[in-house]
Amino acid sequence: METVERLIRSAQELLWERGYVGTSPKAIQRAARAGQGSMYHHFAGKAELAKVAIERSAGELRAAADEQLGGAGTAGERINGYLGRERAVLKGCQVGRLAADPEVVGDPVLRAPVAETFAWLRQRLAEVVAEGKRSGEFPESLDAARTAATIAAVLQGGYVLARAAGSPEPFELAVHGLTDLLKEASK
Amino acid sequence: METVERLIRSAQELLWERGYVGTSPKAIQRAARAGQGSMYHHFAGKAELAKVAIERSAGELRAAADEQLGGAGTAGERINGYLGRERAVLKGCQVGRLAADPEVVGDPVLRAPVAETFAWLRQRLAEVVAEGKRSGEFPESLDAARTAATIAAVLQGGYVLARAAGSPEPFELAVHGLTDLLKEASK
DNA sequence: GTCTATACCGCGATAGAC
DNA sequence: GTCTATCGCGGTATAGAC
Repeated sequence: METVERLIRSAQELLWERGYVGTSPKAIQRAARAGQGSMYHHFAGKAELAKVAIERSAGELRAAADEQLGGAGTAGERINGYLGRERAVLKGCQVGRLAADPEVVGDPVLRAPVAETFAWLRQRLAEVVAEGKRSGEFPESLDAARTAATIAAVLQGGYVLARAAGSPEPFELAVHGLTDLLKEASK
Repeated sequence: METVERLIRSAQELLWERGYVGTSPKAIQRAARAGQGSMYHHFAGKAELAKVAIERSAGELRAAADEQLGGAGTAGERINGYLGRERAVLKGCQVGRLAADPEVVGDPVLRAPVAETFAWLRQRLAEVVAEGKRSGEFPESLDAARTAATIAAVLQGGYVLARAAGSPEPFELAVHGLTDLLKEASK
């Protein structure tokens, strides 16, 4: 793999684990087995490399979500498939994690891909919920935008609870609690 | 206010904003208007001060939650009261934020108060849900532990979505989506 | 209790050789 | 493209005076 690629992937990994404030250029270089000069040749600095890495992670999240949400099955099945798909729960969400970082949230350039990712995800989920309403799976009384936000929040909050507990259990509980509620509301 | 107290409160504030990896002893001292030697006289180091500050924040979260959850009203009213109470949404949760920090999650001493806080909160919420089941407000089919985890996750995830968006809106949507689902499930 | 001095290391970047 | 040298600053303490 080329140096640039190794730098981006190492940055993604470190941003995921430690966030922007917790990740130093030196640590990225070490992980990528690249020298100081090499990194600064390809990128203007920490912020630019981080921007590219965040955009890459954002793209991965979208692709993964689309795989479940755009697949086959009824609206309910696709949402449950998305909720239930295999996840590295204790690592958390590689994009959501960045929302905790003051220097990401405080910098329009770094925050943009994070904001767009979740705006897209909520919109995508809302479409599926709306579809479920049209098909009669979900009751008319459910608001698509609200329900979509709730689904996204349960996942992001599930990660938080799991990392706090040091166990995936609260994540699983939260997701099952949501699927139960969706099922109950559809009766 | 005494120096020790100023140090603890400044540490709480900085941990909330920037997390453990993003907070330096020097920054705490500056915020507390305390000298270097003063801080190290009262605390063994950054980790010990952080521990005290985290425990303080954990206590505040519990007290605030108990105010709503232990108040008057039916189970549903108390849960809605807890969900709807005024929050500094864009600041996020002062305890949940720490679950993103690798050095908090990786250190048993620092993680303990975070883990205990959410274990307590989920338990407390589960009690209220169970009460609602007994009173007939909630259907027997709702699992108390799952529903409690879902409620806690919606709040924590709502903060994540709001900070990502730079707006409290997704938080409000997620919370309303949850109250809608709870209402729908109770029909 | 609080202050200043000192230490050593890593951060984030630039410069220039190869 | 990659390397090494260098820079100024801040992180996280410790030591000892007051």
